Amino acid sequence: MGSDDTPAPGAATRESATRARTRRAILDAAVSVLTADHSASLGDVAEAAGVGRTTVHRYFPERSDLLAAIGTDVRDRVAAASERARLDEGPAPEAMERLCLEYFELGDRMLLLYDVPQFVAWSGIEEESAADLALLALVRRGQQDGTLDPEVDVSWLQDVMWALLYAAWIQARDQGTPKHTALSLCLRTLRKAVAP
Amino acid sequence: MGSDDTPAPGAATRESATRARTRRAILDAAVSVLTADHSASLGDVAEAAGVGRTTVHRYFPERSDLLAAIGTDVRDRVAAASERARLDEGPAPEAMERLCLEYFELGDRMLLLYDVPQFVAWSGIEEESAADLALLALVRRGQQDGTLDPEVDVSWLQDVMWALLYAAWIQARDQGTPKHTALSLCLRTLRKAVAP
DNA sequence: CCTTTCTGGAACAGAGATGTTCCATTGTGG
DNA sequence: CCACAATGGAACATCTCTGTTCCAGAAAGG
Repeated sequence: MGSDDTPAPGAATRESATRARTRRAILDAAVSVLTADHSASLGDVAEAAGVGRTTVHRYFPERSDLLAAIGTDVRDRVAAASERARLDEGPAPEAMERLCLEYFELGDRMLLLYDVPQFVAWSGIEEESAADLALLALVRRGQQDGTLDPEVDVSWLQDVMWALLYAAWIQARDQGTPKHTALSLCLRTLRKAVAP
Repeated sequence: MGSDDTPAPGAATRESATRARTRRAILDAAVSVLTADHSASLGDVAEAAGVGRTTVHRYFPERSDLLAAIGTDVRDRVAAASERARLDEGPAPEAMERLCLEYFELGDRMLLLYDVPQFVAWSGIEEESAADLALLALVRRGQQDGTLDPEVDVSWLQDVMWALLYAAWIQARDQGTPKHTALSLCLRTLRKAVAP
């Protein structure tokens, strides 16, 4: 590593395949380590990723850079999940279930984002993402056509969905419930909870 | 403070009124500070409690002692709340709502216990507390007399209750919803979610 | 095969938290 | 009022994490 780490100082340089792989390994390891302990050290992350602590610093100069990268990563995955769910198609409750299914796959990452507010702060995730807006529109649509409970606030319905997903993850993690079972419990309960 | 801090070395000595007050101030401050930032320093706790850092150390020699004390404190409050709810009286769904009402009052403390697993580990809270068992019995009773959904697992129903409480706290904290409103949303949703 | 890229380890300085000791001061209670 | 309990602050050693630099060796890639 004789000289310069950032090959093209000012431009958006494409990463080599090797670097991309290492980068992803660090990111994934960070998610799983930080999920277990929010204040884990960068040394722990490096060890879990199977790389040297120096290498972690090479990719993410400061701790906050790593956290921000995790935040951005999750943001992208959420956006992709939201699109795959095609929230504007079909009956609202079913669209909501499709969304749950997609979000459920994100697993650990969402838990992390939820209770470490710094990820959001560092990575420039704004209050209202496209995914949030799409869900908001979905709920409004469902309330208007009478398929969703019209008496509760939109943000509450949204919180309930997150809470039930959270419960399903916990159920799978702590009780050893198979993931598909936990998910189906989640969907069943959500269906009743959001019904008019 | 010339000499000895633990007046009677081996016995269960009753604390003086002064010490009891200081102890509680530190404990309460610790809860509110750690809620905001799980890795806050003991200096922060001391400042919030309005005492010197030395004093904190006098009451809780090591950091883990403080965390354990918080855990024990919450455990006691949960037990008291569970008893006040009189889970063995009246219809199961209403008993469950009484419990929610009691738990909701515990607020911050529960959130803390939920996502800082060390509290549980340090303070000797066992897996199955009396409160857990009482809730378990309540759910069984409700399922047998047909007032609670019999198709879902007991532990799931339990998780759902916690999840909705969590959602209500978040709603109050982040959305600025008045507490009583958040609670009534929580109860309304729970009622539908646990219905057969 | 040989050059460039990439990596791991060691060694270092600085910051912050922890836990300890000692002492002067305040206050509480008898 | 006076003895003793209780406190706050300063000073200290220690520890861990962080972020940095430098270099030798492994791995890619032409």
